[in-house]
Amino acid sequence: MRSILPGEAFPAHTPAASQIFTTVLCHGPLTRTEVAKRAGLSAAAVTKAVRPLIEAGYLVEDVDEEARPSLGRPANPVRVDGGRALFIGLKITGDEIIGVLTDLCCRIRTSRHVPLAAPGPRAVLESAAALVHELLAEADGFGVPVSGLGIAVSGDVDRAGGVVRYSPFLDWRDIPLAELAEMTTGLPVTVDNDVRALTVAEQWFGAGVGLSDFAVVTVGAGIGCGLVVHGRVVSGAYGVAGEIGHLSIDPAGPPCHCGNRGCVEAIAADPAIVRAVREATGIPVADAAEALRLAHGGDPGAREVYARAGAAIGRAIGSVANLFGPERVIISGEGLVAHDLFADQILEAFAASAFGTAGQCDLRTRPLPFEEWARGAAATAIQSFIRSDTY
Amino acid sequence: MRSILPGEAFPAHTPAASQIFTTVLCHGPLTRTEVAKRAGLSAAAVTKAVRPLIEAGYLVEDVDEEARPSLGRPANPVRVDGGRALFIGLKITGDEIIGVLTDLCCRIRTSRHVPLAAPGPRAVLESAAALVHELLAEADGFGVPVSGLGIAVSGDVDRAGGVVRYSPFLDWRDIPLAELAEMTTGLPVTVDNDVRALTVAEQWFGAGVGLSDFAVVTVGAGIGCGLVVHGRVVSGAYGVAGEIGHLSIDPAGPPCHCGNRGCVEAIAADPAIVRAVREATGIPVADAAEALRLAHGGDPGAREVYARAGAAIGRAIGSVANLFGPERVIISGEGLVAHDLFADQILEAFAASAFGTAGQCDLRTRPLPFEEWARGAAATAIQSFIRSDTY
DNA sequence: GGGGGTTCTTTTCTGCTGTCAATAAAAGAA
DNA sequence: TTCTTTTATTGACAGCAGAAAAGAACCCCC
Repeated sequence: MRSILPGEAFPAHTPAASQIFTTVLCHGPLTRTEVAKRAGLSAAAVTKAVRPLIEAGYLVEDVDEEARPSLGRPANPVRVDGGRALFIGLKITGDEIIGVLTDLCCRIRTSRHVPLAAPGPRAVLESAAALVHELLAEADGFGVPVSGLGIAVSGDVDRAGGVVRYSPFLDWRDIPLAELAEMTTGLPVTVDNDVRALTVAEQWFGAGVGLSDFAVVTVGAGIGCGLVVHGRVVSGAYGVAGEIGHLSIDPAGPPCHCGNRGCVEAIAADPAIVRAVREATGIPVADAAEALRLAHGGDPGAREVYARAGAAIGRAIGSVANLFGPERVIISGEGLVAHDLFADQILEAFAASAFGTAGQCDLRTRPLPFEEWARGAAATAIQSFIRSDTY
Repeated sequence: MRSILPGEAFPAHTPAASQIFTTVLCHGPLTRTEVAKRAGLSAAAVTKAVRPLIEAGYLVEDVDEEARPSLGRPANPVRVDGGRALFIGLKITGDEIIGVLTDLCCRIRTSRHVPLAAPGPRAVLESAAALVHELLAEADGFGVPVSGLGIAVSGDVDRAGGVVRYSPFLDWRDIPLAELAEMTTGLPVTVDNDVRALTVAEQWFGAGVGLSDFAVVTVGAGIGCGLVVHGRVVSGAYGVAGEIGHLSIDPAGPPCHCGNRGCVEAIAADPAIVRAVREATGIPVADAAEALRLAHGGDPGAREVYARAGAAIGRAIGSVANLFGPERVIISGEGLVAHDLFADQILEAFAASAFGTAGQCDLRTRPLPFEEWARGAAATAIQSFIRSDTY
């Protein structure tokens, strides 16, 4: 663990208080009794934990005149005051940095992105710092301090240590990113893997709210997966987890850059689709957008490629469901622009490969905009802020 | 949750006390200071929690004259007195019931099995009751009461409710097995899925001790898998989890009884191997043992079948490693009698399909005897006994 | 308009758990 | 014998959460 920069401390000094705040944060306005029930505590405990949070302005009482039952003392629900604190989330890709300014409820207030010339840590850090300063300037307008910075990077990231152990896209190894970013920005920094960050955002603010077991599958330039088991994001003993893209589902499939054959990523990721469309149609399509246009234009070869991709994704999700039986799988990523071309195949292949009741798993597509990844990074910063490491 | 039969209560009335006992149980004799360190508590807390456990006879002080450091007050390690309590574990298969009598440390004291004529719940319950009574008679010889009965059944089992929701092998649906068995035996009963029970045994007493993320893969009549993530056994939102046997790894593979193609179970389970050996050699082998003899005799066709099975298992384990990043995978099951015929292929296929650091996962084969499954059932009973549901 | 009923919230008190810091215990070393 | 070193125990203490009861705010009905 790294030492934490001072900043303003969050007034939740016990696990119970953190849990209560999180409950309110995720489940909107709740009466104290309702919070107590959900958190498994007594109403008295909630009252006591809520008071300092209201005094500090993180929670507010939210009297809803309309939806009030006619009987008994009117409920006095509390909700999180999103405007009480701001956070910045950055998603670093191979060629740009996407940044968002969010409030405490992780609603995006502003979003920006800058292209990235060189992938070296020094250049990236400079661009990131510039982007952060722009967003900090925006934040000034709200008159509220920025309480944390989250950075999402693909690859093997040690969140507790704030170190990027290995990122293939950026070609980074053992970069103490959190420390470096704290030096240049002066903010408390949380670094995490990008898919895991997105999963955190879904768990707290998206389609994973209230679920203890679910998966997020991202489709696009790569195929990724974040897992939540027993209510916690899975990180893997060696830093690798959720590598659904390298599930090998066909020994006769196309070769993958990982050295294996028939990986999902070698069938359904954007580069694989572009290559397959070229082969199928003979048209030298340049990128995923062009391949998509071709398929949307009705080209049967291109459409077949997307259908195969959908089947591969569906089978991969089936594997995930068979192994850990999630309650829901959230399918997202920029690749969903081709949603209409492979959604049916995903469902079909999933239904075929899911075993027994694993097939009851709820498949849900969520066309998340690209800032969503940066929002995930902000969500990790919010997490770190709420459970300050005093316990 | 079901109500619990009275019996003798275990004197650990707080989660911390349970945790302390479990630490001692799994990690052999430990000094109080060592326990405190491992459990993340103060030494004082350990002293206080240990006393009633010693008074009740579950823990004993274990002075080891030899391995004592020359300096300072001699340590006074405590260990679990295995002989303080006995447990019975039953594993119900399609054609027999295997029963073991174990002590509190889950060491097998006696083991028995009875054939099963009919798979109906009534007949099974009768045979099980007879077996339990035999084992109870054995237990009388030790002068210690039997404190719990664990029953392991394949299929979809709701442990908390004590209900077998669906077991394909036995063709059971919604059988309140725990309640029924409690009525006929008078013991507190814990019912769980068989692979999960085996996983519990490994987690507490086997190769999974001290690991928070590992998997158990069983090879034999079927291919199963138990997962431990974040230190807890994964059960799946809909009761299905660890269905590694129905990972589909080859769309051109042989058809599986689940309706899919190329499932691991359709390639590497005993029936699949027998069928494949028949096809490859033209020899009408009757069962797995005969197929194995043929392969051990050097028949190239049969050997090739085992090699393919090993590759399928290895790839499946690779999928598990890519998704969860376990620290270790324990390979077990009766199918390991063919260990020499496919161990290399398992390792090879695993190494090829594991992505990045997931390949660092420690693959370990453990040729567990068939009573091991029943021992797993006993382990679940021990679990239930230790954390009596008073909190 | 005053009581009774209902539901949510707060207060006070109490029990309990685990930590802290000091102390006792059991050796070998000087 | 006295000191040092390490382990175990004790008793005081703080803090958290639960129970129970009171309070608060509303409705409805007589």
